[in-house]
Amino acid sequence: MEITIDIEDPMPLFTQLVEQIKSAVINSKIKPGDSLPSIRQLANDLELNSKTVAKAYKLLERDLVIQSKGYRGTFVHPHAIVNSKVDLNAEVLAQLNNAISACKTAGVTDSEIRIAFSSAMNSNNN
Amino acid sequence: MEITIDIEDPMPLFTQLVEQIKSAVINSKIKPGDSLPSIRQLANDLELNSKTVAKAYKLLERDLVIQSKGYRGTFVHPHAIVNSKVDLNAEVLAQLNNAISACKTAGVTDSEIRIAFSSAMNSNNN
DNA sequence: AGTTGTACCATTACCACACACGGAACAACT
DNA sequence: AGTTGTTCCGTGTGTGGTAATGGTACAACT
Repeated sequence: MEITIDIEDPMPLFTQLVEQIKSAVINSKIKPGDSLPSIRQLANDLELNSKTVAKAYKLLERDLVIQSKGYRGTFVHPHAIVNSKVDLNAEVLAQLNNAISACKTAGVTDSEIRIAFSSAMNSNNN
Repeated sequence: MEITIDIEDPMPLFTQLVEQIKSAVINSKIKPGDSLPSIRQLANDLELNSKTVAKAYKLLERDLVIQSKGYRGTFVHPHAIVNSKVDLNAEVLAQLNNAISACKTAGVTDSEIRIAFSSAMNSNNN
């Protein structure tokens, strides 16, 4: 599994990591059950901060692409291949678009939408 | 119609203006059909920039609280009393809340929601 | 001539956030 | 002892938005 991080790339480092691991799964360069390098190791190899790698791993685990088994290391999720193609956000975030469009056509100012958005984000703290 | 602007108040100046004019309408201190001071005049009286007052007037006109008749001045809207109590945003912005809640319960990160939101705002330029 | 609302150009300060980095600690495994 | 993923503290930089300021100009009214 060759991973290349381009610091010049405007895409955030952790995003590059996520995308490359997903495509590695799709291209069968890593298969379900395979073990992944540890956070600290991968951070060392790529000359990244361990926090950056940890963030990528955390997102990948949420998307059920990888599976961290605590002290036993991290592994490729059984359904990783399917989940790597799914875009969790796509469907749900479409609703955001609808809501925004509705606001705009109703005459609500962009600023007002932004203000309402941030207050909604704060009040929605579960 | 006494209007007081508090520079120390964290509330934006134009918002203070909007709120005070709305409450003046509700309290019948100004009635539908009454003429309002011109943007430049009010800006002078309150020692504000005319742009700030213009912004407040624009918002009040959108909410149908006042009515600018071009060169003939600005007047209190016929249905101002009702419209001063209505919150244009309330209903529409509820959708925003729903969309955000949906995202959060789906496991989408706050940052991801914010990013998707801003990109949605930019792409929705009509 | 003077005023009306409106539109365009611009700058300044402030604040919230994303991103990346660093150090340290934890319990539970090998 | 060493490593695992995780979580907490914090720092710095860059971006982008809001709010407010200023100047100038316009057409159409009184």
